[in-house]
Amino acid sequence: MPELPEVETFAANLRSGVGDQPSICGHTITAGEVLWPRTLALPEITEFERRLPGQAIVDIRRRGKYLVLQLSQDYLLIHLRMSGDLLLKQDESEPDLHTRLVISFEDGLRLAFNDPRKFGRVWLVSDPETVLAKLGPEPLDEEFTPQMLYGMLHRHRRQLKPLLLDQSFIAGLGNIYTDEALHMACLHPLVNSNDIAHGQTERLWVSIRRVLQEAIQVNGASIDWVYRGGGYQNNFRVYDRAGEPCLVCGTAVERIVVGQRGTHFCPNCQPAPD
DNA sequence: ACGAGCGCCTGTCGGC
DNA sequence: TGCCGACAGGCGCTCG
Repeated sequence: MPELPEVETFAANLRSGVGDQPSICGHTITAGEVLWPRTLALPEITEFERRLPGQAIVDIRRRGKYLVLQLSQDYLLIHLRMSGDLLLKQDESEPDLHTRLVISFEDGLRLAFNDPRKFGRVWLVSDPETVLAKLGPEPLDEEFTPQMLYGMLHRHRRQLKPLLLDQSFIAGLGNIYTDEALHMACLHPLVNSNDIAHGQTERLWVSIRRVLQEAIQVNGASIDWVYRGGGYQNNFRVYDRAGEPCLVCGTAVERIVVGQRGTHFCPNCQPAPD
């Protein structure tokens, strides 16, 4: 579920607080508890539980789909993958069935990492680049320009959809926002990256950024039971709309499988490559 | 350098 | 009602 806009929302809420939920910045960790061992990617559980206590949360950022918690000494990185969720608890409630890892703070506050499918991962590292180095550029950064995207696209010969999903190409796009951006840019998901002209690159660049910025404005997209509080599902142009009319031209939205991922597009607005 | 296929996991939904 | 397969926001691995 969580792609760039949803992770950005988690980061903002933990950094600044939301509603009656306080910021966790400045709070000191008293314990880290791992309930599902595979959730912890690095380091070993014993070292994790030894190194965490005493460290304060200094800052919270996002890089791609990773949450980056800067601590006094180390960095705590969290990737929610398909079904991860973060809950800040102020009471003494028991961890629920899907709680995989819990961080406790000095004032009784606890941060619970819930993850039904157990795909999510947590790292405690001294240098975040050991985990993040492989990521491509941030699509919303100023340094990410249409000229840069053109060069990137032409350095590969790959289908657009799997290429945009590749986190070492661009960081943060997932299945929803890739389909949405391709539709907005009028580009078929199977078009070859090498065949994208300058004008099409400009459209794709604008579309990626617009889709992400508009989703961040409404706290991301809520689908099924996994992520709540977002509003972008009301703006879906093609994602999860197979058989329904394209909002631009009325043609039925199609669903195909590309790289083992469900892929939604308008066959009229996004003409197939030769 | 690609794409395809699979593994990791649990929950939900539609069809029969 | 119950069972069974398809499918789900991600990503790392192997194999041609």
